[in-house]
Amino acid sequence: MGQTASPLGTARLSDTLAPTLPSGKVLVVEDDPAVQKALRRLFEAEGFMVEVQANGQAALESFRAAPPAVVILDLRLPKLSGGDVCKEIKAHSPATPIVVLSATSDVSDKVLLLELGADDYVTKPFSPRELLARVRTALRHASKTANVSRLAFDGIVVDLRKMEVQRDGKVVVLTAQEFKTLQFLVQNADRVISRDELLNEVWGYQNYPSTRTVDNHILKLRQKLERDPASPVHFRTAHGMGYKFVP
Amino acid sequence: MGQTASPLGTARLSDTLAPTLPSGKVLVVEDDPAVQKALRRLFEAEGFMVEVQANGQAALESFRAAPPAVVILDLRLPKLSGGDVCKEIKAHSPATPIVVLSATSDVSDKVLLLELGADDYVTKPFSPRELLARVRTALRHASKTANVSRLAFDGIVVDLRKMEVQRDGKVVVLTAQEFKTLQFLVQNADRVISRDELLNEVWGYQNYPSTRTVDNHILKLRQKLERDPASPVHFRTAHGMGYKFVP
DNA sequence: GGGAGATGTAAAAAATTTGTCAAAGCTGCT
DNA sequence: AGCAGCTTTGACAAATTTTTTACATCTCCC
Repeated sequence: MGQTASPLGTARLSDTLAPTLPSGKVLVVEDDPAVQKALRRLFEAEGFMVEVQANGQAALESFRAAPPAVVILDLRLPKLSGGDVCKEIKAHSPATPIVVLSATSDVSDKVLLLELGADDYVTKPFSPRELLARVRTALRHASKTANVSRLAFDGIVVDLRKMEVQRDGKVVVLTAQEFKTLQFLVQNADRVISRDELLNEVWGYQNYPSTRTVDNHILKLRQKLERDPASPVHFRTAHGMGYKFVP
Repeated sequence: MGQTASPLGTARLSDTLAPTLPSGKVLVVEDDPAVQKALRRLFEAEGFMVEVQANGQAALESFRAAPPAVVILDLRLPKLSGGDVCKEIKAHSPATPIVVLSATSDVSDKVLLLELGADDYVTKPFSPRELLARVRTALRHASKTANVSRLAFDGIVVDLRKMEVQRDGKVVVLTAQEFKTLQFLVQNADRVISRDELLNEVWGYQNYPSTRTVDNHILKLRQKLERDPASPVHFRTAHGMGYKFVP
């Protein structure tokens, strides 16, 4: 195919997305009934359990009674502002991810939110899929920090926190894109991943390259990490399907 | 070869299987002839079958007559608004992904898209590559929902996630097409499946080979998976009708 | 049992997919 | 502006798969 009109707007570095995650309960804090309904449908269709609260106070009570896996929080709330709810939840349970729905894309707003402890935010016109993606990312991130941030196989150690890779005790320098690719592959070990999926999850919509880009990154990973790059053991190609990482 | 040029009436959802998409039909609902043409070219170049409708009413009729794998929907439409079309389709067939095309002003309200039930949206002007990416993601997602990822029978294990097959604990290497064929057969166990149906479901609309192609793939499956390929137990021939997989 | 049509089979041919490299494009920095 | 490192592209060869072809066999039915 041909022309690549350059994506519009400023690209946002969307992090890698989750594979299939165990879906838990989602607490939606939102006062507009229409949005309530829509969000409920959206998340229920994804297999989440959904609880909706219309104001900050009720949200906090619900949170204490039955802590959810993730919170979707509208900022404009009656009774108790979204910011206060956010702070309160983070004070009690810093590990629970919170994704904020905000009305404006104001930068100072963003800073404020992150100060409040929100993990991510989605601004006004957002696609349902984008919200889902962020929730999944938040969940994955939460479970990751709770679990292993360090993976080892063969003679290779991948430290997700330090973003560092070692082979046989020696540090291997990976570029940003290489590391992201590696991370996604490692986190989806044993599963065949198509180029499209890699492009979506690692590169994201904003920059969606084509042709041999993925292959080239696999090539680099092989050269840097395989003992014999010519006959890769870990970064396997599934001809006609994609690639598969096997530890 | 009865060349049933794949009548569009196949409402089946099951043709979405692999991580790579064997294509399907795209319904484009768009009134601007220039955009129509561009979209048609874009998707056809990617191997999709494209149907274009210029207004909401025609779109709905077309949808009922021959449900597509995915809908690309402009919000501004004559006769019936894009929003109504979206709602109607989602009410009728919630599993079909819908990607909305809109001017930014149309989606200024975050409620709108959620309420409509659209899966994703792209604002005009958009990059062809981005639209494709979103459509692909939507399709992949639609196919992934509610799917058993592991099937077993006799001494054979089919792992859809790993895209790997084992017989008696030993990994059997299948090619992409072989795997897709196997998957379809296994998922329709005990039913006689005609060559035409296999061609439609496994090979897809676009590439429609002929003659002995299906037979050859069955042959390969027998050789790789049957204990005695000469007298197949699982991949049975239904003379004059097609094949049948028996667990 | 004989024959027409359908299926089994293997090897050749065609098509597609992937590996790899080098050059072009970008980005951030001094 | 110029530089250095990373990323993306495009070209081409190599690897692999898919389709076709050509016959051998088999089935069903008279």
